[in-house]
Amino acid sequence: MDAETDDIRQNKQPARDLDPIDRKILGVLVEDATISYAELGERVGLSPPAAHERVKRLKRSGAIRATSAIIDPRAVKKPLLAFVHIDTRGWGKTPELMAVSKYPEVEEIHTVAGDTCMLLKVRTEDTRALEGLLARLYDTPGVTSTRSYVVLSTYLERPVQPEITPEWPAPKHMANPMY
Amino acid sequence: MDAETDDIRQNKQPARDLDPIDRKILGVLVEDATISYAELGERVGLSPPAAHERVKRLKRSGAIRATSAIIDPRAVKKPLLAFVHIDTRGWGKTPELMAVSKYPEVEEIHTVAGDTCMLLKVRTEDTRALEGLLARLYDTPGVTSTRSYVVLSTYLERPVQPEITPEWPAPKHMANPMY
DNA sequence: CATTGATGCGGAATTTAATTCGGCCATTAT
DNA sequence: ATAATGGCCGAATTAAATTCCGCATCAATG
Repeated sequence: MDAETDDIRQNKQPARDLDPIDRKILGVLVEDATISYAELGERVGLSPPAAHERVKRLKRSGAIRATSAIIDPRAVKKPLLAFVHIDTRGWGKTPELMAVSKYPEVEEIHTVAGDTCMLLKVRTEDTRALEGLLARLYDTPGVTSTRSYVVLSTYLERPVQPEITPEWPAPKHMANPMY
Repeated sequence: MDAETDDIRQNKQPARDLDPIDRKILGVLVEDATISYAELGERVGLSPPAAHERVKRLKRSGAIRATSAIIDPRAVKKPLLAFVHIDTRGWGKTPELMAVSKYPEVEEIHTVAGDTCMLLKVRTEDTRALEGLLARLYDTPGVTSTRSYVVLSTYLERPVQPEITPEWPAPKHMANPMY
């Protein structure tokens, strides 16, 4: 786990295309990444070492960005989900973005293609905390307005889903600002 | 992994509160769930078996809902992210909802509190695929309109984030409709 | 105030899985 | 035709998960 980890960090992408077995593997691991290579192999029709080899390749290529525990927001007292639309005219690239990404309430940050706004997915303990967050966002340099936000009740949810292959702007995985 | 798995499936929640060490554990596992209990223990100040015991409890209580591989949408050729707002007047509860959840493009389904609409987070290969999805959504029984949608470029993203404890409607984890 | 019971911890032992290794095909390039 | 490559398997090795057990702490109880 040395050269291998380095490869992953450097996001080396041999740009190899995914075959049907790779897809199956991704589907299985999105569901449950705790299974053994023996079981994974059985499900996709490979021996344990072969399955291991595949997964290693998928991680190295960046197809599998991380393996993460999915937390129940209720368990951590953050049941209130909201989407916040902020106007970002005069936005200075990464510095401010990093500031926003450090807010523990912010789960996702999306830039809108061809527009000067961003959409944030946030989760707070209650409405009071949400208001506090909005205030902080408004005070963030580069944010000219926090135009609208909708409070939602999560009904169904699942992790990111796979299906096929790549050509697009590089995504940066970020440090967990939580701890 | 028998009685234990059963417990998790049944979502048994001893409703125990999370202490600071639990939070640390969640934070570490959201970042990287592949580390050994030895390393996890070291990071949070516990022995490997103690760390293991904690994680087992967190899974049993439902705080950790799953351990999942995070997939790069580009690798599976689904780089186009969109949020779709659908009007759901005359919606008949679960059946139709399950239909929507079976669309592989749909990553998340959110019901808006106190409103008759839902917000979907979807990901497709290109605009053509997105249009096809919208057409299918419109034809879904219970959907009276697909009012608006915004196409976004994902800039930063991270898994669900933890912080503290529970009291809310039960969330159902769903089958992966991908395979 | 002592006793009992329950809970969580650490260290050692055991079981299980991850990982490595070598050899075998099949496909592709020379 | 032949060499080289890539991906697979089975066996062997290493590392981690899991179990076991005794100890300490804290809380409820007599």
